[in-house]
Amino acid sequence: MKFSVDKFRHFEKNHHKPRSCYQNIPVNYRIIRDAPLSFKKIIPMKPTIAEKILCWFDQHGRKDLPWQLEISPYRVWVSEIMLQQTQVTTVIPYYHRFMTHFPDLESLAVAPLDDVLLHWAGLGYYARARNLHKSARLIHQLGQFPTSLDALITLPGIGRSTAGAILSIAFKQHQPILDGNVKRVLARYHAISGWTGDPKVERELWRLSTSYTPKQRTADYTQAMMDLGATVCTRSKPACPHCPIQADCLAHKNALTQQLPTPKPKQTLPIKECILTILMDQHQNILLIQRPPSGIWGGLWSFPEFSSLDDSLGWCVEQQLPVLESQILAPQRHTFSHFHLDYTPVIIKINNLNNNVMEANTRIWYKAAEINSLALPAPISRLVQQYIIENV
DNA sequence: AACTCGGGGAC
DNA sequence: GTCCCAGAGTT
Repeated sequence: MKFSVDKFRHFEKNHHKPRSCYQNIPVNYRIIRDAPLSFKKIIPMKPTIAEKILCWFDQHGRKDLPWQLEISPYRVWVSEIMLQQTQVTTVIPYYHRFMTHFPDLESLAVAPLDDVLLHWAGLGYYARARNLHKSARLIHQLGQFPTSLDALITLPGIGRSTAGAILSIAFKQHQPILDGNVKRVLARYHAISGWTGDPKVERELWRLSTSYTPKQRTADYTQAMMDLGATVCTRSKPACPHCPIQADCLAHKNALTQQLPTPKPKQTLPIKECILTILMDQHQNILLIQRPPSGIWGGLWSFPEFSSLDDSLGWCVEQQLPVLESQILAPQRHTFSHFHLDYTPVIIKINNLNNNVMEANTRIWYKAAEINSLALPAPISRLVQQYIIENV
């Protein structure tokens, strides 16, 4: 393969060279600085947890994820928000699209919220997008990205762990994190039982994370811990033989990796039912309503929702929309973190005699073929694909 | 301390 | 189907 100058520059710029775990000193050795001169030599020493993990990261960690390439506070911040409760492989395409559309802080700050939500649609937890947008305007107003823990935590959407990640990765500060990965690694390493969301367990894990976070190479350590949890110390079937701290891991030693961390105490989810009304007029326009800014699918566009078919037909009568025909479709289930939603889609074809009725800015008749340019929840987007696009 | 926020990957 | 993920905000 021809190795062009440009490719070489790209390689040189982006490829992280493996680094020694301890600067210029070989692994597993350290200088005793206060020793008498005659003894002031390199002596063998047991490597710390951080050193072992950094060594592993240098050899096996992922160092070319999109947000690891051109590191800036803005890019790290956006990635950390997207990665909250969302896996890396899910985030990557969204991150690329988002960065193309909002390449820097200012472009995000001046953008309308609807535009931000549109590029977030499908990723879930939409409060993250609203908070991201709100924070972008706050930071833009400040004139510079906050660089202290307290200032960052003040911003909506940034908690202690995300603040720690931003400060350590983007600003090279000595700050710990405690995300799901770090919780799992530490809970196993120390064989700590109890749900890691329990405040009591969480306090202990913060204490441990703080004590292990090194002052040198904090950014790499932060990435390393998350990567270790995501690729080796996984929830199911952890790859213990590849783990750099397996030797002292209490869970591994006691065959407890499968029981730890303790799963969240489960509750049986309540079931809610509704009718989702796909209202189509004679010009094949579809009625969409914008949901309230907070709550389920906050700010996104959806179909009118009713508790029964009678209610939805009755509503059409109220709105003076003569029903031509209605077709009940197969019910589907969407599961949220705290309840099941069993929804029955119904296509109601109506004769829209009066377009002026629908001019409130939370209601809109949209051309069927163009609905996808709105911010839709995933189940709604799915219905559009299933029942609308093919009919037009 | 308990609830509220999604969507999808892994199993 | 279930569990849970680079968590944070609200009450």
